[in-house]
Amino acid sequence: MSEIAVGPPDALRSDARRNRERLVEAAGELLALGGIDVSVAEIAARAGVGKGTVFRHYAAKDDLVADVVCAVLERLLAQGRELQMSLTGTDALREFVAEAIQLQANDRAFCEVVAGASVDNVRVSRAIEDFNVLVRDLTNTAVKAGDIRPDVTGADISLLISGIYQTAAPRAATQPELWRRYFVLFWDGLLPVHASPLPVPPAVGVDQF
Amino acid sequence: MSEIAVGPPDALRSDARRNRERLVEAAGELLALGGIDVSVAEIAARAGVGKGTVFRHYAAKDDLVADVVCAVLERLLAQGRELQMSLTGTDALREFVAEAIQLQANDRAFCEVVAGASVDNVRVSRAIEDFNVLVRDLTNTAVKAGDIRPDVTGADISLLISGIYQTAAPRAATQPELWRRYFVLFWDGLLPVHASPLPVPPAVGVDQF
DNA sequence: TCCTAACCTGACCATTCGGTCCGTTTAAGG
DNA sequence: CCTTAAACGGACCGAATGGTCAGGTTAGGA
Repeated sequence: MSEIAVGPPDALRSDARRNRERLVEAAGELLALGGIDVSVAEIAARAGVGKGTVFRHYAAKDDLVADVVCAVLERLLAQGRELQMSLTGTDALREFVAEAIQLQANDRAFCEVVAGASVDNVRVSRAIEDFNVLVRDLTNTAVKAGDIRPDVTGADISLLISGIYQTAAPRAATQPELWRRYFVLFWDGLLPVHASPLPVPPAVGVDQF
Repeated sequence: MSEIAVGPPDALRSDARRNRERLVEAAGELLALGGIDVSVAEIAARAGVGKGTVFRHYAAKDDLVADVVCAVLERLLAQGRELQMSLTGTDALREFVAEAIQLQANDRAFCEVVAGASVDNVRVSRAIEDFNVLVRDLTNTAVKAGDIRPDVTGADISLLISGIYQTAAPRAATQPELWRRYFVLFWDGLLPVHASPLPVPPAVGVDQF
C-alpha cells in the first residue's frame, strides 16, 4: 500500500528536534538548580530559543516541567527495581531511600514535586503512583523479613523520603550531606528493637507523596 | 517642665489604633490559613481597610508578617520556658518539640518561617535565634540527664522540629494529626539504646532554623 | 464650632509571569 | 532553485502583586 495519510506521529523538522533537545536540557539544568519557579523566559534564553518556541513544543509550562521531572523519576524507578533484584530484606529499601533522598539534594524541582508541589500533568501523577507502589513493595518485603517494625507502611516511607530531606534542606547550601545524619537518626527509630506503639493510623492516599 | 517636643512615640489616633488592631487580627487569621503568600489586598479587605492603610502602618508587607509571626513565636517561647521550669530531663524537650510541631499544624505562615522561608525582618531573625537558644538549652539538659543520645545537638533538634512536620504536611488536610506518628518514630531513634554512629557533623549556623 | 495634622482610600504604577499571535525565517521535497 | 508548510521569535496581552500618592475624611485639641 502507498503511505496512508495518518503518517508518522513524530516527524519533527530537524531544527525543531534540535531546539526541543536544547530546551529539555536547559530546563533540566535550571529546574534542578532553581526549582519549579524558574521562568519560562529564563529557560528559553538558556536554550538559545524564543519564548514562543517553548509553547510550540509544550502546551503549558507544567508540561515541560513534567517532561523533565518524569525523566528523573523514571531513572530513579529503574535504579529502584534493580536494587529490588540485587539486594535482600531491608537492604534494598534502605539503599533506595538513600538514592531518592540524594536525588532531592541534587535536583530542586524533583525535590519540590516529591514534597507535594502541584504539577498539573497526568504523567507526573502516574510516575508518582509508580514510585509509591515500588516503595510499598520494598517496604512490605523488609517488614516480612522482620528487618523493619511491622507498624510502618509504604505510605509512611514515601512521606519520610521527602521529610528526611526537608529536615536537612535549610542547611543544604552549606552542608549538602547533612541529610545522611537524619537518615540514620530516623532509621534507628525503625528498628524493631524498641518499637513504641505508633499513634495515629498510617498515612493514606497515593495522589501525591 | 513643660512637655518637650520629643513627645510620646506611640501616640496613635484612635481610629489608627483600631485599624492597626484589626489589621493584625485579620493578618493573623489569613496568614495562619493561607501562609506567607496571602496578598496584602486580601488582608486589607478582611480587616475592612484600604490597601494604603496597610502601608501606613507597615513599611513593607514583611513587616506586617513579622509582627504576626513574632507574636506567635514569642508565645511559643514563653510556653517553652515554663516547660523548662516545670519538667525534668527529656520531658521538657519532648513536650516543647510537640508544642512547636502542633503550632506548625495550626499556622501555615509560622510553619513556612520555621521551614526557612525568608522574611526580610530583623525581629524575626532575632526571635528565631531565641528559639534556637531555648532548644539548645533543653537539648543539653536532656543529654546531660542521659535521656538522649549524646551525639545529637540543639541544632539537630531545631531542624527536626520543622522536618517532622514537613514529613506529614502533604497529608495535613486529611490527616492533621499524622505528625504525631512521625514524632514517635523519630523519637525512638533518639534513644541511647542503639545509637548507630551518626555520619556528618551536626548542623551548624543559627541564621535560620 | 473650627482648624489642622493625622489618617484613610482606592486608583494608579512598575514588575513579573504564563501564554498568544502574527510576521518572518527556514528545512527539505520536487 | 522554488515552493510551502513547518517552525521560529519576540512584541504583546491579561492577571496578579507589592508598593505609591493625591485628594478626601476625621479625630480631637483649642
